Parts: sequence; C-alpha cells; structure tokens
Amino acid sequence: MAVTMNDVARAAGVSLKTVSNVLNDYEFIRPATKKRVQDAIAELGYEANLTARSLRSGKTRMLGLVLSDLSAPYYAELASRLMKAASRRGYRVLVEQSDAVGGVELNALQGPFRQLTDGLLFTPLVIDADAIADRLGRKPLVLLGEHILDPRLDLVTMKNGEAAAALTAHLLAGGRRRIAVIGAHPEESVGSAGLRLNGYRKALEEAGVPFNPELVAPCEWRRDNGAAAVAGLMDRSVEFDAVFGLNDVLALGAMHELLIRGVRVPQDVAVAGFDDIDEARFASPSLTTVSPGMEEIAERSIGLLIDRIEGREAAEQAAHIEAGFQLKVRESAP
Amino acid sequence: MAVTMNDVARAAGVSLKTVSNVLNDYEFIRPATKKRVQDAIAELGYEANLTARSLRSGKTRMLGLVLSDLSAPYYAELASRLMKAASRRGYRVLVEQSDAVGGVELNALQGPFRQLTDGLLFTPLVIDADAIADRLGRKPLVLLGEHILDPRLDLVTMKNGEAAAALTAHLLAGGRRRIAVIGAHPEESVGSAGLRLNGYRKALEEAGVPFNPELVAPCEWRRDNGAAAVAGLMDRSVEFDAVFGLNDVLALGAMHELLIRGVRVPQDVAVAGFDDIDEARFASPSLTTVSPGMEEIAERSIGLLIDRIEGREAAEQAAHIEAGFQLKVRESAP
DNA sequence: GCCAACGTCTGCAACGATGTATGGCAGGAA
DNA sequence: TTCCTGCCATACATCGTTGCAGACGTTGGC
Repeated sequence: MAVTMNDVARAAGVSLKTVSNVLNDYEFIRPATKKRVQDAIAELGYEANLTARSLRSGKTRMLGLVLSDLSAPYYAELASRLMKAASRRGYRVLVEQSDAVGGVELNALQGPFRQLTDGLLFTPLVIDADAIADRLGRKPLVLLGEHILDPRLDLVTMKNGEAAAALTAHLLAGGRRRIAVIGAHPEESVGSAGLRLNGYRKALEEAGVPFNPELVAPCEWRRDNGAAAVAGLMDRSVEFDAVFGLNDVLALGAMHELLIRGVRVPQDVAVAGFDDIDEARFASPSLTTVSPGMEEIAERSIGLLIDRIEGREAAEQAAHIEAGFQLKVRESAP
Repeated sequence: MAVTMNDVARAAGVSLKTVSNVLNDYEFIRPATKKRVQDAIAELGYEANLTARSLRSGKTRMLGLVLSDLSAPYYAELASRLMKAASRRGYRVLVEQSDAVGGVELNALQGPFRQLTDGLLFTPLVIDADAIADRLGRKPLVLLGEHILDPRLDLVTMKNGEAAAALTAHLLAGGRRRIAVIGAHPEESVGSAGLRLNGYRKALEEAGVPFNPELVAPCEWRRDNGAAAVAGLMDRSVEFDAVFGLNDVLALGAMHELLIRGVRVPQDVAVAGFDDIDEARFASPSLTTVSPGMEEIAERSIGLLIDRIEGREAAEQAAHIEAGFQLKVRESAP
C-alpha cells in the first residue's frame, strides 16, 4: 500500500510524531534529525494522506465556490482566476453549480459541500441575507459580486450602479435618448440586475431624460434571451436607439438579432454590455462594455476568505470591498 | 460540536455500528430498529462526516478533471456538463487547470490531486501516453477529447479527423479553393490540432486540391491568436478565400480581424470553426462549425469513469469511445 | 550542587467513520 | 432436548494523521 508516516519514522529511526513535526515545520528540531526525516521521505516517496490530515485537523484546504452556471463566460473566467489565486496560496477550489435554484444554494451553505471546504465564496442568486446569516455556522463565507449588503456578511463586489450609470451616461453623451435595457429582474430581491438598472435610471435622471418602462425588457441572463428581447421590442414596434444589455452575453445576443434584422450597429442602434468578457473585444462590431475589475475581485475575495480561515482577519466586522471599474468604449457604441 | 454517529447511536439506543449499517443500507435490520435510528438522525440533524468516511473507505466520491484553462469556452461548457452528469450519479468534480504545462499535468496524475479523487478525467496537452501509463496507479483514468490512442488507456473523444474533413469538404463544395488553416501545432506530438489538420488535408486530397503549407498558420488556441494569424497572412499577401479555425475561438478571432480589415464574410472569405460553443450561434455573422457531441462525451466519459471506479466495467480492455459529430452550417460559410 | 529553563523528541489519545468477527436469539429439524 | 440455521446487533480494530502532555538530557544561574 501507500507509504505512511510510520514507514518514514521507522526508516529515519525517529518517532511518528517527529515526522509529523518535520512536515508541519515545528520549530524545535535538530537540523540533523530534520535531514534524516527528509531523506527518508524522499527515499520512500512518502506523500501525506490528505484525508487523514483533514480528519484530524478539521481543515481541508479547499474553498467552495457557488455560482449558478460555470458555462456562463463571466463565471468561467471568474472561476479560472479564483482557482489560480487560491492555488498560489495553497488552496484548491471546489465548484458547485446552483442553476439559480434556491434549494441548491441552501444545500451548499449547510450540506456536505460545506463540510468539504474550509470556506465559501458564494454568489447568491435566489436566497437572501437572512437565509445566509442563519446558516453561517463557524466557517467563513464571502459573498461575491452581488448586491446583498448586510452588516453580518463579508462581501466583495463591483460598482454595479456606478458603472451602469457611467455606461448609460456614455450612451447619452453619444446622443442616444431611447435606451432599451435588457435583462431586468423585476421579481428578484437580490442580484446585480436591480443595481445596474438603478444606475441606468440615475444616469437618465441626471441627464433629464424621462424613464420609459416600455424600454425595459425583463429576462434571464442568457444569449438567446438577449436576442429574443430585442425581437420582442421590435415586434411590438418599440422605438429605441441604443440597447444596454445588463451583461455581455445579453448584449451580444441582442446585437446578433439587430444585425440579422438589418439594423446597423452602431449607426442605427448602439449596443453596450457589462462584464467585459473575453469575447466582447472580438465581437463584430466589438462590444462597448464595463470592465468590473474581475482580477481585483478574484484576488481580494480569495485573500479575504483565506485570511478569515486562517484567523488573520479580525472577525468582528464584516468587510465590504468594491472593485474599481473601467468603461471600455468600443465599436458598438463609440 | 457536530453530531456524530455516536450521538445518534446513544439517542437511538443502539450501537455505533448499527447506525453505520442503517446508513449503508445493510440488509438485516429490523424495521423498528431502522426507524429508531432514522428518527434519531432526523432529530439530531446528523450528517455523515465525509472526511472520516473517506479515510476509512478510501473513497472520496470526487472525480478529478484536468484541463488547460477553464476560461476557454469549450472547456467551460464541457466542465459544466461533466459536473452535472457526475452530480446525477452522486459524485463531485474537482477541476485542476494545467495551463498546458507538463509539470502540472504530471502532478495531477500522481500528486495530492490524485489522492483527493477516485478517478480522473484527463485532457493531456503536453505529456504523452507513456508518461500517463507509467503513472496510472490503481485509480481509473479516462482520457478526454484528445488524440492519444493507446491500448492501455480509456479514451472518450470526438471524430476530430472525420469532422474536420466534412467541414473542409463543405467549404470546398462552396467553391473555396484556398482554405487557410489557423491553429496548427506543428511541434505537438499529442492533441486535436494534428488530427483536425489531417482531416483537412484528406478532404483536400479527395477533392484534388493541392495542399499549400503557406496557408497553414500555427498558433495557440486563443482568440487573439486567431486574429493575429489572419493579420499575418494578409500582411504577407497570402491569398485565401476561406479560413478554417481549428477551434471556434480561433475562427471568431479570425473573423473579427477580417471584418475590421473590410473583408466581407462570407462573400470574400468564408469562415468556419470547430466546437460549436454557445457563442458560435450568436456571432455576427453566425459561425459555421462542427458540433462534436459534447453532451455525449460528457455523459459517456462520466459513465465510463464511474463504472470503472465502482468495478462494474471489466478492466481487461481499454474502452475507446468516439462521439458522433454534426456539421452546423451557418452564415459565415453557407 | 541543585533546580529551573530550555530544546528536542516521544507516546498516547483522539478525529469519525467502516470491516471483520462474533454473540445472542428465535424457530425448525433431528 | 439438542443442534443448526438465519436474522439482527455488537465489540474491537483500523484508516493515517495531529494535539497534548510529558520525558529526557543539557545548560545556566545562583
């Protein structure tokens, strides 16, 4: 079978515990002893049994990441970055897809998934702050990218409202007055959709442009819905000179539908999105959007979570971190 | 602290082992006893400790997935599907990004990552069959989507060559004669690039069109490389009437560069890709490509791996599974 | 010359589950 | 009655680690 610490101990002529001490960088070990142990480890090809270590120590060195769907480009890019950031600090990331189903979200908070991880990065789409706080337990949890702002909960997010306002202001500055918004979630109590829509309204207000509910199309954030929403607006003969997709895939879906219908982008209708996924730069025309500081979000959320886990960060107060954003002006809305 | 089996046993007035037996569906338990135990479990809110179970049983009920980069749309979509397929069978998936670095690939095969998982789904990009077979160990491993065909190794893949040939034939049938290929990996001994390129050459040959090495642009499979490759060809005044991106993001990057330079797609140059990522349908123009049967690949690779793990599949012979493909003819190459 | 302090190492008892062996008890056959 | 068989439950050892308490020898202060 596999080599155990006992084998190493025997080979090095020391006790089991001394091997453990060497592995855990215990301070008081004679260099000679340490070397003997290390040599034995190398010779036998010993590798620590992570399961046993976890059972004994109660730590798994895994972080949980709960998001709705890994195949959404924004989440895929975020997950990739989070995993790299975690890896640099000696942690792994275990991903759970909730499909925006409340039951799955709750399960991730308290079920086996929680057990397997030392802490959670959580993108709640359905459940609310109280539901989360009630199930917090002893393990740290950092909310990611959504709008729950609760004094009990750590949060790393983006400037949803501010960025959406800046983007809308840019469209207004380009002379657009009837800006359709795609992807609103009117029924949803939590989520970025509301914040981004608020930013949009605020920018309109500041420009003295009246808000027109007819221009707001609610739908889930998928490409095909973006296309369908534009189709719906046009079929109902709603007039618009710009489309603000509340995220990039919506905007790209919308743009596709516009081009199919012979609407020129940006001449007839400007299109803008939110997220700055890799694809936005290479769309045709390339997509004007907001870069929400994903690298910063990944780095800081992993950093915060691990600090909490390792007890470096005082737990008295929840941290609320907002990454900076950048407007990316491209061809679709110059 | 957490509720343990011992607490449940005490509450139900039975022994520890009886609780374990109930949990593991042991046959001979009196219904009354079973009920007492189940009631105690429900009342105390007991949840099995997965770490302890793993230590004792040697199983983690986690599958490892090794791929180069989760932010690549094809891998993101594949990972999402694999995770769902695994979840349906009671397994989780732990993802490891290799960044196509050989050392990371080797580590995933034998290091701690292997320990944490009961079996591996592995997309080798750098290391070869011998390196894998040497490190096989006792845990099952299924190769995914790449071209290593080794009698010792299970493999679930797509019809790379056949599909590439069909796609090329479609371009030829459309009257294209100078079909540029983007994303070849001349130095690489393993990988889909070679197979797809072969398919392309075979189709040319069958159509009696001479192969022109000048039309083959080697590069890594990233969007920006697709764009750069087209720029390179045009700057060198290489003439072509079609572009075959060896995967979709290359094709999309290429298409973007063409459109920027005022080349009309498909009138002047047809563009085709490979993978049928979600984005392909919504690009403008929409992308002609090959759908490699991802759902089938996900379902069958997970099925095979779990069968191996649970000993249902005779280990004598390696399985070689090829999913069917479909040509998706869209606007970019009608 | 004694005791305390220090540095180094060890033994034992967990962590929470499962496998093996075995112990009772009931009912039927001998 | 006695033995066997089938069902149900238990005790004990075990998986491979780490935490805790302490042992041992050396050193240094007084």
